[in-house]
This record gives sequence, C-alpha cells and structure tokens, in this order.
Amino acid sequence: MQKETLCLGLLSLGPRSGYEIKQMFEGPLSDFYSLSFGTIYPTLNNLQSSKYVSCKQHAQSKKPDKKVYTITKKGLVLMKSNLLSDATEYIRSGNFGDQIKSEFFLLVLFSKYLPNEMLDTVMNERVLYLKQKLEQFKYDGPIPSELAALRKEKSIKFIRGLASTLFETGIRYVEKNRYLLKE
Amino acid sequence: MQKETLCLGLLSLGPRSGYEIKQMFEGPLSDFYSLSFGTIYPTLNNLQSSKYVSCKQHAQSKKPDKKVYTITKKGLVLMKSNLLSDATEYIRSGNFGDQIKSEFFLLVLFSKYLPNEMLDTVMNERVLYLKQKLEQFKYDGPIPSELAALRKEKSIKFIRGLASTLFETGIRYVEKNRYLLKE
DNA sequence: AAGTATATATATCAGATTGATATATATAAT
DNA sequence: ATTATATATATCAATCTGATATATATACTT
Repeated sequence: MQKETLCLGLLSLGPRSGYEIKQMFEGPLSDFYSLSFGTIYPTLNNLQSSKYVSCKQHAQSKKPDKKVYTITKKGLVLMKSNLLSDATEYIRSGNFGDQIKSEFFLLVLFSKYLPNEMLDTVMNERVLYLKQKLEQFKYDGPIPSELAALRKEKSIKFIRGLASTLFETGIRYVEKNRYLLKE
Repeated sequence: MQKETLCLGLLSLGPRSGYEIKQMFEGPLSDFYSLSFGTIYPTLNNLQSSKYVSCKQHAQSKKPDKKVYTITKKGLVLMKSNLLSDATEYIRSGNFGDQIKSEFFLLVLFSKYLPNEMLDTVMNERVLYLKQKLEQFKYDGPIPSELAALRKEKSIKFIRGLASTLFETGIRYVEKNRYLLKE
C-alpha cells in the first residue's frame, strides 16, 4: 500500500500529528505494519501541499509546534480511489502473504549453535512479550476517548479477535514444544 | 541479524548458490524472513574474499556459471560467534516482536471504504493462500534429498509445527468471522 | 512453427526506507 | 544533581529493495 494511502487512511480515523501516527505504528499497529519518521513527515508535507490534508499548528511553549493534520474532502476521495487500486494490485500480484522479518525465528532456526541458557532466555522473553501483547489485545477497560471510537469499528474488532487467537495459539505452542529444541 | 550471519547460517545447512539461497527465502523461509538478490550476491562475494566461504564454479553451457558456496571452518567460527552476539542484542534491545508489513491487514483495517465484492475477493484469496501454505507445512511426503536432511533438524520440526497451528488458527478465524466486516 | 511465459543464474543500481542524529524542553526516576 | 524518558519535528547517510540487464532452455499457447 502506498504510504500516502496509509497516512490518509489513518487520518480518516481522526485528526492526528505525525508524532501520533508514529505512536500508532509503535502501539496498536506494531504487529501489522510500520513506517518511520523519515517516511511519515515528508509524506504529510506532500499531502498538505497538494491539499489532501489541512494542518492546524498548536503552539506549545518551547516544544516544536504540534502540527495536527485533518483529512480534506479531496483527501477522502483520493484515499478511497487509492484503496481500490491498492486492493486490485494486491489481487493482481498474486502475493497474498505478509512481508515478515523475524529475528526470533532465525534464532530458533539456528538454535543448535546457541548455548542452552541463551536459548532459554530468548524463549522466556518471547513468551513474556506474547503474553503482554495478548493482554493488550484482549483488554476491554477504559481507554482515551479518541481510541474508544476506534474500538467500535468493525474492522478493529475483527483484527483484535484475530490477533488474540493467534497470540494465544503461539504462546500455547511455544510453551508446550520448546523442549523439542533441546532433545 | 546481520546478513553475513544469516547467509553463513543457511550455508551451514549445506552448500548452495546465491540463487538457491534466494529460493529458500521465497519458499520455506518466506513467512519468516527474506533478503533480495541485491543483498545476497554482494554478501556472498564479501564472505568469499574474507575466506568465510569457498566457491566452486560449475560451468553450465551458456547459462552463467553456477557458483556453489561452501562454509569454511573460519566461517563456522564466525557464524557461531555472530549468532551469540545477535542473540545478546535481541535480548538487550527489548524488542521481541517481528517486523511485519501486512498489506492484508491494512486492507481489512480500511475495509469499510472497499466495495463488498472487492473485500470478498481479498478474503477468498487470503484464505486460499493460507490453506496452500498450511498444506506445504504439513506435507510429509517425498522431497529432494537435500531438503530431506533439513526436515530432521529439531528446529525445523519446531518451526513447521508452530507455523501449521498458526495457519490453522488464522484460517478458522477468518472463515468464522469474516461476516463481521460486513455487518 | 512461431511466439509467449517461465525458470535458471549472476550482477548492478536508482529509488525508497530505515535508524540514527540534531534540536529543544519537561518531567519522572535514581 | 544526574540520568532517562517523553514530547515533537526534521534531516540524512547507510542500507535494502525491486527492477532491469544479460543469456539460454524449456514448457506452454495459438
């Protein structure tokens, strides 16, 4: 998906700054996609100069002004059109998998060359990480009001449910089968 | 993980050409990690000039010579040492998740802006893809002899088992809950 | 029989992306 | 008092990808 479409899509969920978009990639979206500051900021500037988003500068004493971007009507039109062509391209490409770089899987793949204590640490930390993530996905308590609106989106419900089962399955498998790697 | 460590690790499973390493990334490793030709070929050349791998050129009438690389003793030493520092860095970084870019999840996230038929196609193709992958992971029949050796590795058994359950879980969830996205 | 597509095989490189760094301050923790 | 973390934007060297070039064989299509 083009970075413009993605930024517009995220802004369609509510006005946000570049910093806050990055926070989404590091938080709730971290298991699905990510963009760096070096991509986000220039993209927002381009979208603004083409009037796909508007920008309100919030002065903050001594911190850089917070630039809050809002998607425009023109931007919404572009987003929907791009989304359709991105989906068409997804189908056309025949490439339905995800792009993944997993340090964990590589360490497991070469685990026979790792000292046992190191392998234990890697496994323990991974399981701990998965459990924390699972809690985040399942958590249903109070959250900031901007995010509360998101939670009602059908797509978010679907994704949270999918992520939860996948994490649960992963945790269960690793806990049951990690002994296999050591004999 | 450094690209050198990764290439050495794959060559520790048996001698291979750059093209064949790429095939591993496109085949069995595709759901865990990938490197492009533009990274693989220069890395192999560097490893060779530092004597971490040796190279036998197999002349082939009119195709470019196939360069088959074999890891050296020096290379095995470097690989084990690097693997340990890579694992240490994995622990130190506190970043235990995977780097993921999933076009599918983005399309689901913004599915309310997609026409229903397009969403159906995306879902159908994704499920089909997952089912094919699952079959590949579960398949236990005859395979080329180089790969047969791999199959006996403990780490490969662990990974195939994990991948299989995760794909099964994913398929089941999508099939049961895809209606949620449409009301 | 001719043409098209795909597979083998290495190499290179423009363009895109990341990860780190710069800048500036507030607040929390040690 | 010092260190670390968080807010906030911006930039850029270093790296990586995706595409292209080169050359041929084989399989499929019309």
